[in-house]
Amino acid sequence: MTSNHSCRKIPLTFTGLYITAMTKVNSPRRITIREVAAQAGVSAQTVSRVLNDHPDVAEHTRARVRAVIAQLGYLPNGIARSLVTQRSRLLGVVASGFQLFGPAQLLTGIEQQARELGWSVILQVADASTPQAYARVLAELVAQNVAGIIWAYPELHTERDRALRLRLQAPPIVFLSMAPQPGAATLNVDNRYGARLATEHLIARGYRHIGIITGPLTLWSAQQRMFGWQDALKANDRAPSRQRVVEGDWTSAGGASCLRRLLERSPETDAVFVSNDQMALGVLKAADQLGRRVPDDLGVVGFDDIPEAAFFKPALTTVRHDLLELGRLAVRELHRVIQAHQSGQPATAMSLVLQPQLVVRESA
Amino acid sequence: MTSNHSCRKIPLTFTGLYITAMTKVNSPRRITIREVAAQAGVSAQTVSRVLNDHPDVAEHTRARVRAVIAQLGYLPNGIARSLVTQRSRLLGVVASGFQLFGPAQLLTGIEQQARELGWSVILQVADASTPQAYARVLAELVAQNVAGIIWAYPELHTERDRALRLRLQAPPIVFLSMAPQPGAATLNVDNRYGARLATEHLIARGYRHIGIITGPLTLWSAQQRMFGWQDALKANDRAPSRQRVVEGDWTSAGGASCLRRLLERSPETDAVFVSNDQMALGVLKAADQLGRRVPDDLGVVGFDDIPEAAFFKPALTTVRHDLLELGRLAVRELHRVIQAHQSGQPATAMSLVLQPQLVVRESA
DNA sequence: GTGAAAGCGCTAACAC
DNA sequence: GTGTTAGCGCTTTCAC
Repeated sequence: MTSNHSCRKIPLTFTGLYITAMTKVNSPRRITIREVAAQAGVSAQTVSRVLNDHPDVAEHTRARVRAVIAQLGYLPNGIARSLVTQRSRLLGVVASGFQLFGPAQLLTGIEQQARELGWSVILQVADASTPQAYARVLAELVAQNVAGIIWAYPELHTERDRALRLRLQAPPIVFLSMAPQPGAATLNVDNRYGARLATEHLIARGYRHIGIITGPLTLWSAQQRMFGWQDALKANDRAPSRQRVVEGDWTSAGGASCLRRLLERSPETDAVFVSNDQMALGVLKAADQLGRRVPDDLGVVGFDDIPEAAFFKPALTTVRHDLLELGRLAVRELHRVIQAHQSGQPATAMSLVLQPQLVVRESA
Repeated sequence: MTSNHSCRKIPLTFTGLYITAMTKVNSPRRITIREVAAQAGVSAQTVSRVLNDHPDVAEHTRARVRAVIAQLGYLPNGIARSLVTQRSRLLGVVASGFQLFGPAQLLTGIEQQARELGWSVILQVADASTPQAYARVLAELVAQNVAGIIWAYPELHTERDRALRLRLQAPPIVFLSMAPQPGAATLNVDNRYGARLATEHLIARGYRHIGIITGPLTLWSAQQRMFGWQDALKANDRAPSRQRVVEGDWTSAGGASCLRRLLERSPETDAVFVSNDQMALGVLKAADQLGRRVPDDLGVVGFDDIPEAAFFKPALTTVRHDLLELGRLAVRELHRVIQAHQSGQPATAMSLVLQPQLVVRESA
């Protein structure tokens, strides 16, 4: 409450719902399987059998137990279960945040598929500021007995690799948006190919001097998009000039200032591949302010195809990739490995690359 | 793998990191406190004392145990701990998703503050499609022994209230973006006031016929914003006309089509309060296509102040609220209640309302 | 200061 | 079909 916001605080009276809950947490502790058993006149084991849908229970016993469970509002204690069975329905997800479009899409896909498989998601946001961050995150998830981990933290970082190599006691891991490593399951969008698509579109439209605004180059995906831009230029006998590479930060503000820098450095630039749509919005704005008309004076292609891209002025030509599906695939892949695991079978780690596609609108 | 995406699958060989992990999960199971104890030549109890920083351990014993822990890479089993202590460092969060700006901000704030307090977040996305959804979500969190719950699902729904009233065995709950209820801790942005601010700005700028594009009116926050629009009109002796209310869906596409509908129904409309910035982008686009210049022919004010709003054309006048801070406050409030609880003290449920502010740019 | 015993809530293995 | 016993990994209690 030390914030500098103006706010009203409303202390409430000591009765009502909330307080009710508070009282109930402490005193009438959670109902256990034994209480259900006693009430139903059977052993705890029989209740357990009903809970787990074992066949060896007489129908009328099962019915009686179910009735008591409903009546008492009994909820099985998941962590006791997990402790004894040595397995869990918990999926650990490591991310860098979810304010940007990409991570939010991934997380949404992951959560959806997890829910459909009956899993819960435990979220860890790593801040790569300290070297131990990765190890800490991993330890946290292992402590919670997660059945598997989805590593959706796209930063290049040797410390991370060391931490992951140390995963002595860690469950299966699937990596998202990271450089494929031999033996590790990594799922990706083909960023390089997508960027190439975008750049080749600019070339085909007749633009001569094509620059790039990249994402933070500590990110593998941002690097790949830069390589795709280079690929396209080289394949068309143009030298990718270091002068026309500007590193952005994924934000619109960054995009705007990057365009200004790019045009200062290299005024003859007549097109730019912008590594995400948010920055592209800033580019459109800055171009407008500089008196450069898009697409006539400046061609712009983005990356992501966020839902807003079609509503930019002019509507943004961009690269669409299905990160929602990628997240879902990651969970299914992890599920497969965990299943195989539990039944003692060998599982082959699968890597997979989703192909993006160009969406042509008005900005190039 | 049943998707309709073109993709390459790369089956990998049976060696390397990933497979390494797979082997290690099964055979050399997690190291336990007893193994540490044996290795250090002490009892499990002493190791436990070291783990929990109890004072009653000789310094050299402590050092030896610590060494063994580090050497073996021992990680305490959080769920065994949680089972015996009857408490946990797990925070349950119920949300409707995080693809929109608001929810993403909230979740980010929640996660940050939770991390700073040493908690982990377990995420539940409720789909309100089935009536039992709320109860299921709650049961899931209770099963995982969460220490508290943040309910950030803003939909009005009697079923939810019933489920929550039933929270017999549920831990303390803090509600976000919901109608305050007596006795329940609810934290909110003052949506109504913010909408009033926006609308009064339009009035002050001399616009005569002010419409509104609302969010989905099943959401309390969307309703409040509509009431704020009404408040402002009434306070200035204008009758809020039902004709000038169009219900949107938070998306740019929705915003664009809502503006068209609004202008068809009520062509003299010369300004519109749009209940979020994403829809406002669609409104700007549609206005452009209809030949209405903003702000001259049509005043537009949004809500949220997303980072992109300043880069719209024209730059969007909008209402800023600090949802990140709201999320953080919610966690701190929950923490306070849980703490009080555990020390057996009574805690007063606190409700709190954060005031938004107007950000004037070019669109009105 | 340290250890032994008991048990958190549940299920696996075996008896009957 | 059902109950009994043991124990998952840890902490709490109470000896010494």
